[in-house]
Amino acid sequence: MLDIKQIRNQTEKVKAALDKRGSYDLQPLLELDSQQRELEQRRSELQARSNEVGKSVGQKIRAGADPKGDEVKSLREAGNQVKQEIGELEPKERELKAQIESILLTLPNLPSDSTPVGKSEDDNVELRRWGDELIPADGEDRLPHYEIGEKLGIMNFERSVKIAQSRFVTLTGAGAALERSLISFMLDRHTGVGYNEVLPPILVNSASMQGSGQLPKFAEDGFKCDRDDLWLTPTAEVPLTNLHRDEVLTADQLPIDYCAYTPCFRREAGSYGRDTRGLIRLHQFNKVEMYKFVHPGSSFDELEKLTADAEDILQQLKLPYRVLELCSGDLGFNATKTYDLEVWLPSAGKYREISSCSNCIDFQGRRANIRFKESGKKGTEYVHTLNGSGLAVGRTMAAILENYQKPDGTVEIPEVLQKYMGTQAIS
RNA sequence: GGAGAGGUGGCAGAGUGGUCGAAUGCGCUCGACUUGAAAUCGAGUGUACCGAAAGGUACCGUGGGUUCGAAUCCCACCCUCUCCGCCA
Repeated sequence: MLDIKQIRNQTEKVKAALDKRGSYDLQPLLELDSQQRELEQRRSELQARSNEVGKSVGQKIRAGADPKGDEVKSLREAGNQVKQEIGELEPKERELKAQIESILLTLPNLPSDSTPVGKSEDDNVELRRWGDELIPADGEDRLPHYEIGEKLGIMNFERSVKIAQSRFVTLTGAGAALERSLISFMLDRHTGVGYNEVLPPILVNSASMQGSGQLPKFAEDGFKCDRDDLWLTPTAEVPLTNLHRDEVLTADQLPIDYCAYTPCFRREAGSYGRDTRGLIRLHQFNKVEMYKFVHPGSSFDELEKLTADAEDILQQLKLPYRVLELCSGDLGFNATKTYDLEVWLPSAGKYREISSCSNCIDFQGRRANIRFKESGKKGTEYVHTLNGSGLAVGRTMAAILENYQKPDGTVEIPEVLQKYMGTQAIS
């Protein structure tokens, strides 16, 4: 959520930043805001008067006045009149506040100053590449991951349709073991450098979904449990953000680094024809997420560290990848600055997103009301939050199956995973 | 699912209609004492909004209601705990 005060006081700046993403008209919001403040002023003056009256009734009675006498009676009437006026203003003010809130909840974060300006993913900026892209020699048979996976008998899509729907997968044998190995490897790596491992609820309530930015705008993309106010988490970012919702942390607690493995559930509304085969786009997938609550002064440095932590997984797995900085038009709703990591998929001959690392600055902190207090300083400040996949597990498996595929149809296990798997290859 | 108890400040906990934003204790901050520390003593210590400021308003789980006045009374909801049932 953006800061209404900032919108009020630096309207042009905010508008210019928002326009890098799309087109936004802030005038209606500002209009509501000034009406609301005017009403608030009048209402609080009336309330002050009402408190006055209430107090003096008490004083009179204690001083011996007749509670049923004229003096008290006229005060009561005065009190009633003020109360009636307040009663007229209150609903209006509440309505205005609700309108302001609902507009604020749909405004995306402002792109950072350093974010490249652009309209779509075509305008994202490639920053660096790591590793050698594997390009199959002529006549060499390189299968896409879903074909090699089915051939090896470790992954089944047809039967998953029977169990659930399309866009689900069932892993068996070495496939299941590889998924589990990847999760353990990633968690071990991150906890090894100080991330605190979390295994959160994966059903989350609406307040949590709003706190981390999924609601109200992206309700269609979530799976909802109809009889309860609970949603299946689309990402561990939701429970992790809300771990500290409505809390005031102390400055010396920061930074707080968490990592979490969770399944993630997404309807993928609006991407019906895309990536219909394989592990790339499923309704349910596994992800290891990294999440940081940090001091505002260090959040951009922390983003670099977070991205490096995600890259390290790819490097240890020896998977070629590239790093993109998202342009303003492709930035996610919560983010002010985002690096995407894309892994090389030989079957497609291109890079596919495997991690997204974002600095959300105070956007989620304000939404979820997560603040910190600096000792000795008055008041509180919103924390800055960052999140990054480290990594999307299914896509990592896809990349391994394709990049580690041998001409004879077997798949080698990356060295760092061998101790987790207990084998050197899947055949 | 059934029965009961309860939700108050960073924490513990008092407060059943009127100077209660809220006693007290712990914690925390500053100071005194001390070679230093502990202990002790003294002072201070919620958040948000409006306002240039003075100041004002709101907040005792949430939302309504009664009243001149509500942490306190009434209603609804949410949550937590205990016991019983069921269960990995």
